Amino acid sequence: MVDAEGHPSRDEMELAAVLNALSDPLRYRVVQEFAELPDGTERTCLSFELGVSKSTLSHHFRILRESGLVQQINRGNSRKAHLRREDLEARFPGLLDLIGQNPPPRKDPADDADA
Amino acid sequence: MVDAEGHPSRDEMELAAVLNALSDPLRYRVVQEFAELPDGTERTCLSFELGVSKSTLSHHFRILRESGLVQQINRGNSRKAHLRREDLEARFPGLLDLIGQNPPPRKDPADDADA
DNA sequence: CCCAAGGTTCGGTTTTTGTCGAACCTGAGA
DNA sequence: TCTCAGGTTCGACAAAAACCGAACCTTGGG
Repeated sequence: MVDAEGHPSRDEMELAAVLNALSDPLRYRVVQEFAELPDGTERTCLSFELGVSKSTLSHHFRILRESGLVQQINRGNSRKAHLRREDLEARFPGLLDLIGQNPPPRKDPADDADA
Repeated sequence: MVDAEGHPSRDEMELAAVLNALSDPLRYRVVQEFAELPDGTERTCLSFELGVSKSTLSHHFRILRESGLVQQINRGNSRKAHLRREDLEARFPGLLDLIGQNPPPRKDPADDADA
């Protein structure tokens, strides 16, 4: 089963849950940013400049965590998240490459131009 | 650009849009079923037994269409949909394999058992 | 010519999901 | 010990998405 913090084991990961997690633009950005960073990189939730409140951030990281995309580890004072690269690659081969190679589409500049 | 029916060209496909399309259980089922069928298989929307009304079905197929996952072709009386395998494989290599190999998680029987 | 089948569009309702602020917990460090 | 930074939880609210029925369009076939 999942551990106390709600992390699924590798075998329990569901593609549907992962895709659902990735369907939110903010969460996609987090995973995409992670995918471009060196393996094992740890970051705090706050280090992502997502422009939402702490509680919302916590909510999004819960979904990332429970889908299996990231793991969060208590480091005493803080809490560090990292991409579960090895598990994801084993369970859903190729998925992370896809995400790493597809940065989120940013707002079309034309939207500002003639809005 | 997209053609009159709203199909993006291969280059215009956005992974974010595709993942978003796949994040709905019904739409996931459609794509997953297609993925298991022989290449080029054509089906009508209605042929998927999704248990929703026609208008809802139309809504879901629009999202599948506009994300680039399926193409719908007018066949006079009817309208046939098929998976855009070649385009998807070129644009997002490995994605269809992932879906084909991960059937949707069905309702946990325990839900009915002690509900 | 009319009908039926397959789809779409258009409101409007319901459900889900993202969002916030406030209160709270934890541990590092002054 | 007090404080503060990082996170979580809770309840409420707002935005988005799913869903439906009804009216409508198109075309093949009787």
